[in-house]
Amino acid sequence: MNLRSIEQAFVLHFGEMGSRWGINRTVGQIYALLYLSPEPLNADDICEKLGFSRSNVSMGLKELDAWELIQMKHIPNDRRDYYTTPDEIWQIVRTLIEQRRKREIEPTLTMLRDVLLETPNGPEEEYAHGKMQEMHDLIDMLTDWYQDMQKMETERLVHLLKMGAKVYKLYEMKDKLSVISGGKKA
Amino acid sequence: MNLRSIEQAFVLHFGEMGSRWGINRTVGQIYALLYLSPEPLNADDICEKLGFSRSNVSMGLKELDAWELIQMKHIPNDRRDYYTTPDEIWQIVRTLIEQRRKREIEPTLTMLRDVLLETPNGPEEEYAHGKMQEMHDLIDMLTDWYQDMQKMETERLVHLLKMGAKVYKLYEMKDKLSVISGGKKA
DNA sequence: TAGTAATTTCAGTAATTACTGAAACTTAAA
DNA sequence: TTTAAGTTTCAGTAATTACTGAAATTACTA
Repeated sequence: MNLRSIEQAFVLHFGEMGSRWGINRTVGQIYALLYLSPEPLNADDICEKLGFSRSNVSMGLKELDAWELIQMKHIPNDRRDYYTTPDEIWQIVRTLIEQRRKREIEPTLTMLRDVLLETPNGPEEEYAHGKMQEMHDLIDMLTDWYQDMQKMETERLVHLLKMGAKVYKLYEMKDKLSVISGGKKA
Repeated sequence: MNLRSIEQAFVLHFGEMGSRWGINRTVGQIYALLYLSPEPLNADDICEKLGFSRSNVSMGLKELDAWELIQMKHIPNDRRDYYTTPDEIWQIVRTLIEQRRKREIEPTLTMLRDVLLETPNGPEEEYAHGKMQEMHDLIDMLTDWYQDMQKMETERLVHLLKMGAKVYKLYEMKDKLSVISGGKKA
């Protein structure tokens, strides 16, 4: 591995954490390398720096592309594909959460909808039905909330995040404000 | 597998999704089975219903225990250990998020802190240093926000979630309210 | 504290996933 | 077209992870 020590620690960590994050070592390391690289890298650069085979890097880039975590770039008079990570870090966070929602949550929501519709619901199945409905409704609510947040522009989102629990104070002020301004109560 | 069809679909789905969620098939199915069971089950019940070996079930229960996703119960005049999932579904969500934070995010935050402190920061390393600092600060902020939310009682949390992006409207009202009531501006 | 029911550990095996190198395919310039 | 650089696919192999059954350990009962 042909890297400065500061990069090496980061790249190796991403390789090791890969299995916990649902990606493999190659994919983790490639992502880390691209994240730290000031300019786009091509597949051969990556092979050389990380010591993986060309085909392994190709597969890794394909998977990162499926996750929408990298962007392909082209350099004039160079046929090779170059890759970078999006430079806006919030874009990365949004993509990551959206992809995990799609892969880890959406299939379960679909399964729950299907099972709740299609299976019998006699007294035998009542308990299971109730528990599945409860899980469905919870996921549905969290998904709705998430999608609402995802629509919000980053600056506002950061504002809210920085407020943390204090946002609830505002909620409590709402009724008072309604009284003062004559608006509807919640 | 010795289950009603409504349970079977759910249990098999949790087994299949396991790999995406960072657990194996056995663990996923055991969890699903316990979630749907109106009364606590012992290890032999689980073996029989899912068709896994006794030792596999033992390992699976151990892992679910490490995740704090199950509770051990005892039944009078029965030496065997019985297991359930927590009955409050929000407890499950809180545990799940907390465990993933600990396993998937905390180690990276620690690594970033260490690398930023310990590695040289000359002009050569400037770019990498900056990118790592950016990642560190983002994760730190999200973690702070999450911990603030985690402290909030469930009823309030649900309130905020149901408001979704509308909570930002309150934020915009804040200044107006301050003017009316003579409070400080943000 | 001996006997036994219940549970866990562990070594070996099965199954899955990751990785490589060679061959096939794609694309663009000559 | 032909040629060649660049990329992907794929079959075989390596490495990792999951699972089993037997043996060891634990913990309760008498």
